[in-house]
Amino acid sequence: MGRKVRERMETVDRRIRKTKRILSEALIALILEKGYENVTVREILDRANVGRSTFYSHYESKDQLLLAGPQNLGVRIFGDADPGTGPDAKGAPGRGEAPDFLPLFLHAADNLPLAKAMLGRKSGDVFNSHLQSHLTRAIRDRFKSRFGKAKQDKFWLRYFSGAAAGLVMGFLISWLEDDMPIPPEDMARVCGRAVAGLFKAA
Amino acid sequence: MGRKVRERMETVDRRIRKTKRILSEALIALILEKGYENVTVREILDRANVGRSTFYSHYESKDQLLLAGPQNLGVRIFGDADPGTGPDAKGAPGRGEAPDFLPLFLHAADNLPLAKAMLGRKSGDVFNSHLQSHLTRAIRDRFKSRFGKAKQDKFWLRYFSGAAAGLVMGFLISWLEDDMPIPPEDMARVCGRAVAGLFKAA
DNA sequence: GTCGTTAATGAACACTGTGTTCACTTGTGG
DNA sequence: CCACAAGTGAACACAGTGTTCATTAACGAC
Repeated sequence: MGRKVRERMETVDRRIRKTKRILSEALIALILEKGYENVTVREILDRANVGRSTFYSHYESKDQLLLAGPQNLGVRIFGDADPGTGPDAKGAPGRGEAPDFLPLFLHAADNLPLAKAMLGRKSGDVFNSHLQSHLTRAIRDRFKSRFGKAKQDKFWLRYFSGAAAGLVMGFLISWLEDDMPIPPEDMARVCGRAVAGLFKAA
Repeated sequence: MGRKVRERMETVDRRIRKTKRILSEALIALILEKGYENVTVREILDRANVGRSTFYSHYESKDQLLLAGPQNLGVRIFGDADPGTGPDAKGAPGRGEAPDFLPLFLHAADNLPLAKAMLGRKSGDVFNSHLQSHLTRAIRDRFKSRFGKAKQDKFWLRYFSGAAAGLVMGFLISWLEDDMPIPPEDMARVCGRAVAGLFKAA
């Protein structure tokens, strides 16, 4: 039972890390060139100079490569840029207030090509829907204390959360597509105020 | 030049109308069953009992069938349910105000299965992006008189329009997915106020 | 450095879906 | 009634997917 668990959390074979990195880079580049839907596995392999069987030994599909990239893709935006995942527990900070969107916009700003590949007009809707439902959940948790328990209240809470998430996505995506001419701080502030205003009107 | 243009707007071969109608119905049913992305042309043909060559003599692809259905699909929501397509011309009614979203919600309510197939979680993003950019344009035209001509102003106008469109989509889709427990009139009113409030805070 | 292990290679394969063609049959409108 | 337009279904070429396997190369532990 006291067996060595091999603290190999970081000691992954160099070859694997290299392969995964190259595959991610190839995918990002190809998405920006021709749009996610039009990118084939074949093209990724050619661009990355990686064998077909190698690809399938690491990922099950194109979607997985996009979503499960070790640090390159989804994780960076989902990870610490996560706006208020915590539930609206009693006394939790920020309860009933809009989440802080600054980490999200900062992360996007730090990874423009990546962010555009995942969220922009050339991207597929794979990551889009992930982020959207993630935002919806986060926002709903923040504001649920403002709504009652009647059926109607539950509906409205859900609709306002969905609308707020769509609002944030709209801000984020159009800003990305313009290559971020406005500082992320301004975007986050405006975005937070807009969400707060939306719920105030509820 | 004064040639007869054959007022055959309605006199289309019965066979054609029947074929197109059956194909649309089959597609809608299949989308609701297994999601747009997972529906193949083959399945549509089997369900509709239509020959492969017949399909391709009418449509170029699955997407076209979804978007260009004569009256069955896109047109119904894009047509008269169109919220304020008109530009924000001087003196035009509704200038600087939020569009009236009632027709949109009413149309959706009148065609729940269709609307869910085109916009719901099972739908692809084909029609979604169409509607989103359509809404963005319509809203931008309504509010552009409130913004100045500096570069910054143009950016903000675009971002707020994108955010407002996302907001409307969020309301609409979550309401659709709940099978519309709230009357469309209420949704439209709340939606309009939310958009107006968003731009007021700008 | 040696050596057992692990990853990468690339070609072959079966499979599914797409879009086209064509000779043929059936339904329609005039 | 009949000329013509529409539908049929099978065959085809093609492109993409995901798997398998024998072979080669790189790794890292000692």
